[in-house]
Amino acid sequence: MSGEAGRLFTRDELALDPVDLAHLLLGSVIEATGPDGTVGVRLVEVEAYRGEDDPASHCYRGRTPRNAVMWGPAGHLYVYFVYGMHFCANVVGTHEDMPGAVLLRAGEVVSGFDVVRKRRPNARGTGELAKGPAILTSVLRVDRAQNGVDLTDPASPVRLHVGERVPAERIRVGPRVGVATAIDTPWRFWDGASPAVSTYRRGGKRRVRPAR
DNA sequence: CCACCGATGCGCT
DNA sequence: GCGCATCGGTGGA
Repeated sequence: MSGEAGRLFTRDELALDPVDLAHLLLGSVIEATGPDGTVGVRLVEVEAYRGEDDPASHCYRGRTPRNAVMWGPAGHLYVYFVYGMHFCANVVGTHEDMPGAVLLRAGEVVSGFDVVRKRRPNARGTGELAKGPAILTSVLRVDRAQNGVDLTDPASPVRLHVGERVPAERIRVGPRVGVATAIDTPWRFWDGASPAVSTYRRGGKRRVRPAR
């Protein structure tokens, strides 16, 4: 990396509206250290979720024990559990009056390849891609234990580094994945040059019951 | 390549 | 109890 790239973000830099934070995070590098080693992932796909005016946000119905981290300081990690076996990770942005966060959807592994291969021996292709939010947390080995950690603290098990910004003209925009409400709010952003972007799935009710 | 669908636990109504 | 900010395996084109 060159120039400023490589240093950790400061809290002030991350205290943004989630849509702005989403743009900032594209190209940055999240790094996680576990007992078996350290893995770094360059973020290429993110989604913005903005607090109380966004029906798709976990904040929408107010503060609960689960989403409490999003009411805390910016630059912390909000981790939630979904679909029985998966975790997803978010970076917390602004929080006063309007909690918001950015879901980390996909990235490219940039360090710790050997660790990744051990963690995901069944990964398709080269195993270098973290193509999906729960795959990303699995590769980084982030789960409930890391909920609330400070990404701007060098002593944290999970940290967020400045990377090379994705040029604005390379950023693509689209609807968020798997979201049933606010389908028309195009708050998914990705690096149009990356092969690691996850595949789009529409949200909404699954078929209730087969006809019979 | 794409589409479908089961597994799975918990937060919220 | 319902429904999810999901994944991976299977089966068809």
